[in-house]
Parts: sequence; C-alpha cells; structure tokens
Amino acid sequence: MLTKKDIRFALDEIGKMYPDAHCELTHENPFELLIAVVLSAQCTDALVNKVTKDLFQKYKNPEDYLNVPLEELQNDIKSIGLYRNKSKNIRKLCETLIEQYGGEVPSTKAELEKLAGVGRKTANVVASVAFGEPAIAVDTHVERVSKRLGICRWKDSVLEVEKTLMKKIPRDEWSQTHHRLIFFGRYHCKARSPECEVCPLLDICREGQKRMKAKARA
DNA sequence: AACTCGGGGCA
DNA sequence: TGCCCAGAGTT
Repeated sequence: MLTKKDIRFALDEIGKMYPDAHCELTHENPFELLIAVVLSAQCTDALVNKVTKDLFQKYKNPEDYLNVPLEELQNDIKSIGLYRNKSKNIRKLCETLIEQYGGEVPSTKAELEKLAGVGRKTANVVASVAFGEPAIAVDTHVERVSKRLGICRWKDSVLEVEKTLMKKIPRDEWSQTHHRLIFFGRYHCKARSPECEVCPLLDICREGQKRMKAKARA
C-alpha cells in the first residue's frame, strides 16, 4: 500500500501530465450531461459524442424522449451498443424527472442514483460536473489505476475504492483528481498496454515494477 | 458474485 | 478474429 507521501507524489505527477483533464462528454446543461453519461456506460465517450451531436438536436427535454416511439429512440442510439436497456432507462428516467422534479435534473447524488439507468458512478459524475458537488466517480480507469499503483487493494470493491480515495485525497481535490486519474488511465496507464517504461510513477508503482521485471526476464 | 446487454475500436 | 470499452439491473 502506498504511503500518504507517495500518493501525494503520484497525484502531483499525474497532475503535471494532465493539468486540464475534464469531462469529455459534450453537454450544454445538466440534462444533456445526464443523458450523455447514461449512454456512456461500457463504451467510449468519443463514440457517445458521435450520437449525442444529433441526439441533442432532436431531443431538447424529457418530454421529447417520451413523444416518439421506443423503436425510434432505439434507432437513434443504436450505434453505441446496449441500446435496448439504455433507451428504456432513458424513457423511465425522463418520466421520473417530469413527475418528481418538474422536468429538471436533481442535484444531489442520492436523488440522482434513484433514477433509472443511473448508478453510483453516473450520479457522482453528474453531481460533480453539472452541480459542482465534491465526488470521486470510480469507473474502470480509476479502479485500475488505484489498484495498480497500490492506493487501494486488488480485491477491493468499487465502493471500497471510492471510500479509500475519499479518505486519502483532500475533499477540494476530489473532482479534479477524478478526471486526472481517468485521463491517466485512458492515455497512459492503459488496460492492455500500460506505458510503464516512460512512467514518472514507476518508482512507487507496485504493478509497474512487477511488469518491468517480467519484461526484463523475457 | 455472476451474468447480460452490444456495436464499435483496436491489436 | 478476439478482446475490451468513462456501468447498471437482475437473479
């Protein structure tokens, strides 16, 4: 497990690599962000952005999603995969927004998480990006990076990873750190081919040293 | 905890 | 071709 000092070092180095990491999903308002994040589950944001460009031109508010046949909505998001679940969830979500929130997007994590298609990760992202609430959303990148570096344990659940990060990172750095870890995981500490050879964190990274040793042996 | 949804991107 | 992707819901 990394010491507090090592974690500080790691966060600072990652911050130097990606000083202006941000949410890459296109959105003009909380509602569009919410839809975009729900659509982004298990597919890349670049792919989602291709669809949302036309989607947000056509669907401006929760009512618009309910005023077309389900098949039409499915067809509009077909190319991102998992479209049957996502289209149904979005319609259910829009119904809830209209019935319970006057057509607006609720701003707290607890309320967001109750919406169809919105889990802990999506709720954290929307609360953080759209409403400025401190949050660390643990997706596959954040989880992988945290475990490789040794910020948390390999067997930790997603929720345990989130708790550990919140405990070890100052609250006012949560949102920024979240996006930086995602950039670091996406572009450098990649799932398949992490670039350990040119990584500034190699000295403190358990997994990186293991990989380099294995490579030297081969 | 394991399984399913799923087309696109990349090696 | 095969494997993975900025997850969530169900069993």
